[in-house]
Amino acid sequence: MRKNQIRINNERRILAAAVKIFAGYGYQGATMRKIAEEAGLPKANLHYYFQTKEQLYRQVLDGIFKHWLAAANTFDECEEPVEALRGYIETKMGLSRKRPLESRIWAEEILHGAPLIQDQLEQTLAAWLDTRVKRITDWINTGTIQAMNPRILMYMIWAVTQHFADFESQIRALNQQQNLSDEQFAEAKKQVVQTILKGIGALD
Amino acid sequence: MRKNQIRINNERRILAAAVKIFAGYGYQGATMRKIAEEAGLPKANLHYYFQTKEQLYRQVLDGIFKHWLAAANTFDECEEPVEALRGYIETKMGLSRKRPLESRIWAEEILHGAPLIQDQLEQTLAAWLDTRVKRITDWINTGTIQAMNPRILMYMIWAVTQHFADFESQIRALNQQQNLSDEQFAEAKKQVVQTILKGIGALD
DNA sequence: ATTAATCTTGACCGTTCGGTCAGGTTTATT
DNA sequence: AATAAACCTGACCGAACGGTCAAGATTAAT
Repeated sequence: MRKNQIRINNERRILAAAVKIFAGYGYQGATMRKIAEEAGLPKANLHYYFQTKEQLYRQVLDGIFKHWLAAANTFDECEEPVEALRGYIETKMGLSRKRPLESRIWAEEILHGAPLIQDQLEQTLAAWLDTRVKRITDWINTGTIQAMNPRILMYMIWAVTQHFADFESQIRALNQQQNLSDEQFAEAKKQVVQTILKGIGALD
Repeated sequence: MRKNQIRINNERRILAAAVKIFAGYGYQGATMRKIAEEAGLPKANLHYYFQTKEQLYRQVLDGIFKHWLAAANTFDECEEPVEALRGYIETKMGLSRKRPLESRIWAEEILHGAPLIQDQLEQTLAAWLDTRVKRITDWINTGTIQAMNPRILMYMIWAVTQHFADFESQIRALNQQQNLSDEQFAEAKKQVVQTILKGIGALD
């Protein structure tokens, strides 16, 4: 089967390098030279596989969005609000721990007005959010959890979970110049889940 | 008295323009030409008042940090944990509403590893956080609020409040392409306060 | 073995970047 | 009124950027 193996390998290498460089320097700060160096390939070779810097960046964003949506489906696996929300928060915390670079690229794109992903936000993400809002609304209407604005709850969950990836360097500076250890991160995850679930009246 | 009035006026104009451009495009994406255009001055004039782009950017960051610390003192005005935390959260939410550009510049700097403000984070911010952590720890030890890690609580507060500035374009895309109205923002502020305070067992 | 398709790359190009500077203008001081 | 200090700015510079290209090397297909 191994057709186009060279192309597949090189595209993967370039995309991996691009994630590192875009996350570290931002879209404008990243240069094709740096990405090429990180990938261990000549710059002209990058342009053979990806015509422009913007196209390479778009593919990186697409990959992040797919990851994001796939992980987000944790939300639907449980009927119970407590377990659905707990699972979702823990999954998002896990993503921040394991793929912080992708979270930062996403954050930077949003920060600057989401010029390239506005359509995805308004279409795909808005639809995804709508169905989850409906589920939460059902829980509220059946008295399973207390009344609240479900959108604001989701914003809070995104904010807190992604903060541990996006603001990693600030947290490190406030933690004796050490990244959070596995134990510290596990404690953070637990406290985040506890605070949010208790905060919406789903615990105790 | 009005000595150096020209200098004072022009520096203010340039700094205001720089905040807009740095927030909209990031450090690398911002150009001295764009800032000059926004300020309505020739580019060479910017270099008369600020020798380099980096110096201009540093002054912008300094201003943001001072704002940030000044507002943060809300935390100390109340003895009671509920009112101290409520006041702090509401102040931070107000900052996100009134000065979202500054929040975004700060976020972008952290996102890329805080290359220019690492010292301030490790010195000033770390010290600020330490004293607040001690206050919270006292509340915990006297049984006023439940046991928790105070640092993680502060991270959560920062994450949620700043999210409404930093991810404004995402929230807008999920809100029928409209920025949050004053009523919606007030609702968000209320729910954020409620969720966090209840989440740490300080309410009900 | 030959041909076609794909891949590789050093050298190069036009553009834009941050920054400089000389010389003119305006404002403050005496 | 004269001098000094501060301010202003069009024109310019070297460096670095994204991107191109022609010519050669490698791999796949026949």
